[in-house]
Amino acid sequence: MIELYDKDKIVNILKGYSIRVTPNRLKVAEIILNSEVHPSIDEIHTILTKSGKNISFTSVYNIIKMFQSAGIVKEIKSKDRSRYDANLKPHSHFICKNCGRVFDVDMEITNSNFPTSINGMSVDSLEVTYYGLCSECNNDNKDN
Amino acid sequence: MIELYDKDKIVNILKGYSIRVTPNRLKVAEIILNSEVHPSIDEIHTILTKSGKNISFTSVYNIIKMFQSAGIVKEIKSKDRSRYDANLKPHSHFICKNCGRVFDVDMEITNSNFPTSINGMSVDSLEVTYYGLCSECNNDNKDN
DNA sequence: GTATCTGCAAATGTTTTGCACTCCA
DNA sequence: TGGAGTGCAAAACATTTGCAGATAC
Repeated sequence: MIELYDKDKIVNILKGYSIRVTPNRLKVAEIILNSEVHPSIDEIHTILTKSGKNISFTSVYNIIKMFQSAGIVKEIKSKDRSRYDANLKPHSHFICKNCGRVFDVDMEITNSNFPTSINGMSVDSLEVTYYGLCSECNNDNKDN
Repeated sequence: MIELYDKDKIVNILKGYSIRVTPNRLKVAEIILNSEVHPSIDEIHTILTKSGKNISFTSVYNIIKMFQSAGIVKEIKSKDRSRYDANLKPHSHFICKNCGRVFDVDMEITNSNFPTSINGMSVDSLEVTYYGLCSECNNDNKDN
């Protein structure tokens, strides 16, 4: 994992969203901002717990939902559970049908010129999602 | 609701997928094939129950999952639950952030020229989803 | 001190499974 | 009579909430 955001940057990001900085929020922000495979709430909790950082599932939940409201992260509905994506530059997603992990894909369809209204429905965002097997699950398949 | 598929057509569709025709399967297929707002399993069950057609939730579940395996319907992960779309011509979806209902949108991005491989991941489908408020929820908002 | 933050434990709601019963070839 | 179809009741999960105690400003 490439550490794109260090503690100082994360503190500034949270402050930029008027979110008070707490140790728990830093922990969660660090994971979500630096993760390539957008983790679920459960996975964030597991990652932190395994690395000795104590936090409850509920707190991860509260923090992620707060980040979501603030606009720091976006919810991605994957195979079985929601995953969360730090929402910085426009991009698409690849969802693995087997493991459910979500990978970023460079945006190929411009996000700027989608219709703002379709049949009386007001459109505020557009998502492009690719589905298939990730490289890891592809290899697992070959082994069988 | 425009009745696009009558019983005979549905029987043929099921047979085309080598699915044995039973009264329950006909009921579910009729709903899912002729629905504009792609219903959830629960909604299909409710629609049938309210119209006096007896079927259990489990059977709707079994049938939808069988249709999904066969390729008749596709799962759409909406707001809180999965919805199911009879998968006939390529199109996009509009998901209402408020009520979670899913509406069809004429495909604007061609489904044919997406990459078959991205960074070792094999791509087999592409979905374009618009998010916003449907016309009904738009109106509800105005009333407040 | 008081509002915020945290987290246990329980509730909720959807999805899934186990198993027994029914039905028809 | 046996395999497929059905459905009740319960399990399995992810998600969400209530509430009480801890923390920080």
